[in-house]
Parts: sequence; structure tokens; C-alpha cells
Amino acid sequence: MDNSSWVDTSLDLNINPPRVKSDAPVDAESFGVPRKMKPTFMFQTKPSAKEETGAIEEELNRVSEENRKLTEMLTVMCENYNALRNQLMDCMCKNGEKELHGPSKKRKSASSNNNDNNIAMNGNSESSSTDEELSKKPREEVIKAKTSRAYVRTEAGDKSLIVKDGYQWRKYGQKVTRDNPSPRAYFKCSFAPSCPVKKKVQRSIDDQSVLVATYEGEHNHPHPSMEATSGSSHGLTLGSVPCSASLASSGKTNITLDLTKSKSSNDAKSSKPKTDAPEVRQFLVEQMASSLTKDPNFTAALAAAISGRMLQQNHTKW
DNA sequence: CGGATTTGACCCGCGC
DNA sequence: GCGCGGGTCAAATCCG
Repeated sequence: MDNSSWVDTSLDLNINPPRVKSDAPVDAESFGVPRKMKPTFMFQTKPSAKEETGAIEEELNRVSEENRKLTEMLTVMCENYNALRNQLMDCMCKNGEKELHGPSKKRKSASSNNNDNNIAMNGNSESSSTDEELSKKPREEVIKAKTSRAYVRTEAGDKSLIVKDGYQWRKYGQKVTRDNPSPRAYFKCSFAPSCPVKKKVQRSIDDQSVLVATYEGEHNHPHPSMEATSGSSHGLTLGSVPCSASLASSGKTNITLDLTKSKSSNDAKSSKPKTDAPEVRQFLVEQMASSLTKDPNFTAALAAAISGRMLQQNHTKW
């Protein structure tokens, strides 16, 4: 299983860097920076357009380099994390063998809970059913085949069971299950009255900051954001692939991406993650960049960071 | 006021 | 048959 799908460190938002060499002077607003938040140095001195362009170009290069270094650091961190996680999984498997092969436990707890843990740790969204289970429960085959999971990291203090995936959901129940102290919320797709899709959201028993969303069924309608790409939601989707991007920028910017694959029964052959294709990756990155730049908090935080950097650099120069 | 959410009651399948 | 537990219903409540 590809563990890297859980944390994709190749998040380079500089997909289409602004053309700083163009004749027109670069305006801060072109980066989504409000006019009132322009870096103050722009007003303190009146550099020529060329000097200004050069400075910004230099800054851009520096930021790109910094971005590249951070990406490398993240990659290393993720590798270490994956190694540690694998070790933990080994230990858990060894310890769990007794329980799994012990006296037959309750009907669903074994399949749901253990799979939750395993898949959550591996960070992939797959059908939770095994061959053994399917043979045992042929009745659930159809439903199971259309079941997928998504994992969304939330703020530590956030206790809401809301997973922004772009679809419109109506909550119809909540239950505290036995094997997880966190309540499980039940949702139905309310975008289309006839849509049979249901969603269960529950916090991971291992990591309370991770929401586990279990989707059952397939939407019989296009994605809302595909019909009206208003961009009001941060949720991103690609066909039936449930994706979500949560953004929190309060001083520091924290971006959580969860790109999971839905194992649809219709395209079972195309089980290979669609995000492999470079153009799809490009599309996803563009979507994310678009969502980010539309977020006022993000642009404000970005502007503050850039102006802070520029001020800092000015201080070192003067 | 209408739609969404909450929450206790109820239903149903499974194991004993 | 009974009890347990997950899933769903629906009345009450909330909220924009």
C-alpha cells in the first residue's frame, strides 16, 4: 500500500508563478494581497519599476528555494513517520493476533474497528471488506463494494463531526458505539432527494483529531461543486473521489489535505489512484491553489508573512 | 417559517 | 427467545 498517499508533501503552490518580468509593475493585489496590506516599503521609498521588479523577483526566488527546502524537510519527516508507523503496526499486529484469532467476537466490531485502525494508519481509502467477510456475508456484498473511507484531520479542539467533502449532507442520527467512545454521526446525501449515499463520521479511536468518514453507496447526481463552482466551500473533488482540504489560518497557517480514493464498483478496474496522472495532479494543485487564494484568511496571512519578510529584509539591508 | 440538527425511541440482525 | 448493539426514525428543538 502506498503510504505516501496519506501525506503528500509535494504541495508546491507555485504552479504558475506570476510573470515578474512582464512590463507591467507587479501589484500586490495580483497575489491576492489587499491594497491596504501592501508591504510598507513600497511607500517608504519610490524605487523604479525595474528595481521593484528585481526585488520582488529576488524575493520570489528566495521563497521558492525556501519552499523547496521545506518540502524536502517534510519528505524526510514523513519518511521517518512512516517508518515509525510501520514499526507500530507490526507491534499492533502481533498484539492483535490473539484477539483476532480468539473467541469469535461481535459481528461487526471486528470488521469495522480493526479495519478502521489499519486503514487509518495506512492512510488509504479502500473497501473495508475482505474476501473472508464477503464469503460470510454475501448479502452485504453490494453495499460493501461501494463503501469507501476518507480520513480528515481536524483541529485538536474541534469537536464537530463535519467532513467537508463538497456534498450536501443531512444528519439523521448520532450514536455512541461500544468500541469507540466518540459518537458516530449518520448523514444522508441531501443534495438530491433520491441519492442513496450515506455517510458515517466518527473520530478515530487512535487519533481523536482524525475524522473517519465512511461512505456507502454512490451518488446518482453530479458533484455540487461541478455544477456551481462558486468556490464557497473548501471542499475539492475529482469525480467520485472524496477530497477535502481544511484550512485554518490564525497567525499560523495549517493546511490539512485528505485525498482519498473511492473504490467504486463501476470503475473497479481503474483502482489505480487517479492522482497519478500529472495532469490530474496539476488540476488538483490548481484547485487547491484556487481555494486557498479565495480564502480571505489565507490571503491575509500570506500578505502578513510576505510583508513581514520584506520588512525584515529591509531592516537587514538598511 | 422552513430546513437542519438533536436525541430518545424503535427496529432488526446476530450471538448465545 | 433474549439481550446486545448498530442503524434508522421522527418529534422536538434550533437557527438563519
